[in-house]
Amino acid sequence: MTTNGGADKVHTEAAARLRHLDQRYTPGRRAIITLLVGAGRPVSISDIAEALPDLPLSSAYRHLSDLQVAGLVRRVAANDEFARFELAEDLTEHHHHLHCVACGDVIDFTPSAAFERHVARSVDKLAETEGFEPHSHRLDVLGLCSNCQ
Amino acid sequence: MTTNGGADKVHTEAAARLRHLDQRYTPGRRAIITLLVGAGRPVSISDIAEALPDLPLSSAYRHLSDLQVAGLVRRVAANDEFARFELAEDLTEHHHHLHCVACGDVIDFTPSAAFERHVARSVDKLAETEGFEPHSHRLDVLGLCSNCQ
DNA sequence: TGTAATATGAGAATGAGTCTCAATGCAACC
DNA sequence: GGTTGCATTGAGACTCATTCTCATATTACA
Repeated sequence: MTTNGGADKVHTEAAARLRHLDQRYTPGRRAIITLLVGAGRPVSISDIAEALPDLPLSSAYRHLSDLQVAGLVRRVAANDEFARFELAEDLTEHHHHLHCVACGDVIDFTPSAAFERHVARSVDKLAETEGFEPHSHRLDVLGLCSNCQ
Repeated sequence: MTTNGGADKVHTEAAARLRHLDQRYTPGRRAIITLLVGAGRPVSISDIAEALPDLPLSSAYRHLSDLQVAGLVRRVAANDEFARFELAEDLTEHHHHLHCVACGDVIDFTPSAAFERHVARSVDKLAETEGFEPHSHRLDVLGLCSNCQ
């Protein structure tokens, strides 16, 4: 029974994708994946440092880079200067981000299927008129989170 | 007669907004605004350095910061590590960005009014269910530009 | 257990971006 | 046209998130 919201499947997938690159799913890498699964929002390096104080920064950066190469993690560009990271979209559900312009926090939100269909159709049409080959899209909403209002 | 695509109006507005902050519309600042008006896409610092080789980097950064404070320029977060800058949206038309995942270039595109209305309405609704107060939104399409396909 | 590979930690190095400060430019007023 | 008070500028030092290096540790597997 899945009592952990699908985390087992993510770990299995992580191990498989790393193995495919002759890499190992080590405790440090697992700790980061576990953190990302539990966060439900993009996490910054300082979030990671706080949650995993025994993980050296150089290791955290390297793990994130390795996990990104393996297609497990995605780098999220926020409006502040700090990189944030989340699980790759094929390990979660399609979602977008609310960015608080005051505190910099990033919150996930999942739009309705109808809305997504509409957006996807429009994106395809628009991009093609520009000679652009769209792979994916992201919608960021900027504003104030409930804490900062 | 406007033979320069509204650049005069932008310069007038720039001078006015800076004067409002007791600042001057100096040649260095004007050169950056002129570049942004002509680019039609977000420009990086290296774009600026290349186009304005006599402008010191420290001045370019300071000008961009000042122009941002004056509400004339907006910082654009791309997927690479480099900041890019474009004219504030009230000096241009509402638009979104195509990001080439191969070369990193960012291209402006303007969606249809109907599409924008739909997006704006959905964003308001979605954000409110999260207790989030939306101010603006941005839609980025990731893929391959015509050069990189 | 030996061996060859990958993984890790600590700290040095890198580099985009910011800050400092002395010198310069500009505008208004005498 | 001199002077006074600001804003502006350039050069380089500085910061700090991120990357790199390298010596050591761990793992997989014969």
